[in-house]
Amino acid sequence: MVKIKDKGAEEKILAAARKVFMSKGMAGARMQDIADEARINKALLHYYFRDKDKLFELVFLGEAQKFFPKINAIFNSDAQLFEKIENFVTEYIDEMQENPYLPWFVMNEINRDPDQFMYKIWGKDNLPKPGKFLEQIETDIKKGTIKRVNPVHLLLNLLSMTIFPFVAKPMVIRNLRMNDTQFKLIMEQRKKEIPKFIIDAIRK
Amino acid sequence: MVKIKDKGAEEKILAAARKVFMSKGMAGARMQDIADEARINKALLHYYFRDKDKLFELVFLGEAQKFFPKINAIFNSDAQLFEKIENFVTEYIDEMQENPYLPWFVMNEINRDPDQFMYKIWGKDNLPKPGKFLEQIETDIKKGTIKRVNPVHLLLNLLSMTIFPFVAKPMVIRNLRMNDTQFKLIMEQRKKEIPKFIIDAIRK
DNA sequence: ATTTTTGTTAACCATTTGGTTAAACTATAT
DNA sequence: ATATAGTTTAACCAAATGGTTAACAAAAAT
Repeated sequence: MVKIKDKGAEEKILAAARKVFMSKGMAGARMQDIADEARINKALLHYYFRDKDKLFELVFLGEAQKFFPKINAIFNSDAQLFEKIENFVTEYIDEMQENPYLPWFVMNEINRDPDQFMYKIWGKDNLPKPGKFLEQIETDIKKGTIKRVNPVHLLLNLLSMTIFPFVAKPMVIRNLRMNDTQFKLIMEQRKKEIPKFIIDAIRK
Repeated sequence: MVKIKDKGAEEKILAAARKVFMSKGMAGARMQDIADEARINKALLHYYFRDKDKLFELVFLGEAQKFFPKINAIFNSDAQLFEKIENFVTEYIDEMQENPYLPWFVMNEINRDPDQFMYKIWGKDNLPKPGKFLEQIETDIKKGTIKRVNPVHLLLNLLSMTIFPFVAKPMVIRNLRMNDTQFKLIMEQRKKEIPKFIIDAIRK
């Protein structure tokens, strides 16, 4: 009988690790959990990935490094302010629908060791530069397109309204008596609701 | 020589536990860390609080149970919509300035075990009832005071803009190149900025 | 003053957990 | 067929960690 090598063990492990790390965090995740989830022996983890730290870093950076630059690109694009806001919200929510634990995961790790984290996510070249977006807001104020608002607060509001519901998902679902489908729907709506809300708030 | 019983050991332990749990989460916190922080022997932890779970629960529920009902009270008060929004933002930000790790802590634990958590925070009597606030929004829409907005999104926006910056504090500080004092100042400003932003967005 | 209760500690124990090893199995090249 | 390199596992190990114990000290009760 030919053994079905259903998927490279390496990939199976990475997928399992991703799942376990995401839902329990680095400290809470057990190597055995990951092995079980991947249905392989614990020793294989160490065969493919030297130790827990290495495995974690791989999973984590893999997730974050492919996502953050995308966001960065949007903020630094040449689009108009309103369009940029819409792009950000849409892109972010789409990504989160597929990877709903990422924001919590990021918050978790950023909290564990902020410096380490930031350094690893954004290599020197990929540092987040909110500067352009903030300046753009100021420019629009001068042009008279939008009200006099503090750019920092506007940015915080945008990020908050987009990201927070995912971070707080279990709480939101519970307190607003939703199920997963309804949550997904609500977030889908927010792609239009958030930009509308912001524009209503700042347009002259 | 009289030994200075500088503070009841019990309190010292609770304060230490609070600090350690808050910054490392339940899984990451070590009993020894807590003992060190409180400058007592590890065995004393077990003398006063049977085990880690009990200690954690006490700290955690202590923090959360005294805070959440306050928020609930605001949402269910008889104040006008705009005033209620302002009250919530102010109260929440004030509380967080003193206890900045609480929101992350709550998110963390809510994620670990949503059902258990929710059950413990809000005893049967203290369940959060967003209902009244949501109805109030609908009433105001009918009265014509505010635009037609989806009450759920409005509530989410309010919560997001208020809570998120604290959850993401390390990230915000880092990316906007702030220090703690500046962060505090920004949050102080938000007490007025958020209500203003919301009102601008929804007032007819 | 003496006994009892309460508070505190160092040393210890059991379990969990990350990590290793040596042997076995599989596939491929020779 | 046999050797070889890569893959997988069971069994094991050492360190970390939550928790216990027994002895001791301080305070309170008698």
